[in-house]
Amino acid sequence: MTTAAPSIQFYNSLSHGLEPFALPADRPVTIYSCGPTVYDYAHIGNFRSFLFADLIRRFLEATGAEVRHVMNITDVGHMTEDTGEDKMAQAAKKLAEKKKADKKSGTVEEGQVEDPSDPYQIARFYEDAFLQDALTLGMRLANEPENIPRATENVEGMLAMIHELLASGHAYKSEGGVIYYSVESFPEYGKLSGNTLDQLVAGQGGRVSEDEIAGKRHPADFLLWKPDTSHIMKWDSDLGTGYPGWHIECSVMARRLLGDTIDIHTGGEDLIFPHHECEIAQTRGATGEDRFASFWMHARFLMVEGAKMSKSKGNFYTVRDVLGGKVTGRDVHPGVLRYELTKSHYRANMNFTVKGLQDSAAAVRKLIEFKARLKAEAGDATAEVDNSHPAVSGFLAALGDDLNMSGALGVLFPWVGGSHPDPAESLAAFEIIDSVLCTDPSADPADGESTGGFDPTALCKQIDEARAAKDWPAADAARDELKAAGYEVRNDPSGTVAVKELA
RNA sequence: GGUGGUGUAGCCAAGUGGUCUAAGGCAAUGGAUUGCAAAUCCAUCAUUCGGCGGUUCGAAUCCGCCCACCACCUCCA
Repeated sequence: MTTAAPSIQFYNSLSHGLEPFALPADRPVTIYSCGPTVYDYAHIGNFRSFLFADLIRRFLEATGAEVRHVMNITDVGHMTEDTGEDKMAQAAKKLAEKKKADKKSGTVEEGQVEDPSDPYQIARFYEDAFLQDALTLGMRLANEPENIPRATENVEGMLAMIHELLASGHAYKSEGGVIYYSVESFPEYGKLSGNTLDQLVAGQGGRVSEDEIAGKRHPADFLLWKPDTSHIMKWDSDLGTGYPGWHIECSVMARRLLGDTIDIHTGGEDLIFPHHECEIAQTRGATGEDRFASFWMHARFLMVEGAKMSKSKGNFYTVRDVLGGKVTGRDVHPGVLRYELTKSHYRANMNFTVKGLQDSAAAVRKLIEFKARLKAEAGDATAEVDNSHPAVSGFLAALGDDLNMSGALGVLFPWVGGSHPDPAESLAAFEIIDSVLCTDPSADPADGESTGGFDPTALCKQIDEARAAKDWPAADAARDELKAAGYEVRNDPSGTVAVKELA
């Protein structure tokens, strides 16, 4: 399938440098991505990180590799800091209030939670919402439920691993039966984050309470199991009825579905410490292997209009917000949001702006129309193209250099703008490139956009008639109406055509 | 205080010792086209790479210092 696999190198957070990535010869590439917590809708920052993982996968698949990609759903509610209230419990309260309000106004939403006091229903509600968003934005994983494990369905496995860690001396039982991982039992603790144990002195960040370190042998020791019957989600076990620590789920699910060692582990930069540091300690403590993931890859955070995204600043956007026009004032094509979130380098902070979104819309439209044009010109002709095609090999070679998307787009656009004497061949080449970019994730040949009673073709006809009669004011009025509704008005040789703006 | 990362035109950004008086995209400007626009096509658009020193025949690229921004050290993609 591939004749010219590009050489690949990725930045490895573990070694703090670029390293060559070799495709395994006789098995799929294994990727584990830390997935969403499901007590709220996922926001665009979450999706920058998830789409970054999807990009790695699509790129590797374009080079001919087979990929097994797993992403967990964290449906266990963890404690919030101040109130000690569980996040799932908070979500329950919120949904209950919303339900009450909706009932009052009679606007009961579809797919709503029947019993907001049931944490499992809440988790499933937001999980479904997440998967819908993931599907809309073209995440390949979204179609593979077998690769999307839930934490709550893996508690048995967590208990099993905790027992392994207790047996091997990496874990110990403290006051009240609380099980901690002993970081001092794992000499390489701190290698990923650069935080060595003596630097992690208690309270260095001023944010760890005295209570929290009581009962620990070392302040950096972390929770594996807590017997606690007051928690909203709890499980019976020989370690006492309670709940697991939040790091253990990923160690267990990655091992169960991908094996003792994996090729790539991804997540947001905030997960480097402590989450991934702890995952390494747990997994290696249990497996005895010399590594957990060969490559650790982390996406930098997204900013919105130059500021950290936060609800209080009013610049906090979910995927639904953006696609529904909360940012731009009109519907945004999913390919545009995907492009915007993946066009800049994953290892640099990206600044999400209205202007950036509009730029992306122009770029995406250019690519979608390019494809449509080639399709029309090629007609029934088809061509076989492999990765040695100059545009494809240039594009993939750039991505092979630590996912250099800007470099890849720097290859793509001049080629798109050039001449295409063999449209069938160019189309085949573009389809390979677009299998990575995914400019039209929800490509629907039916093109069934709802126009909400608005009829663009009728207005186009009006324009044509007015122009034929040289009634310029009437033509301009119809054109203005189309533009106000979010359409771009073009003069095609065959007549006036209205094209919906993508953002 | 500790740790990790980033700083190139109006915006997004490639480039890690000479081919860089620095790719590509968007925006902008001029022209062709148009009833006027839009779309399209052509052209223009950083002697300069956060600042200051240093190494070198030669630096955006290497070294030192400084400045700014982001993240983590609590849950967070």
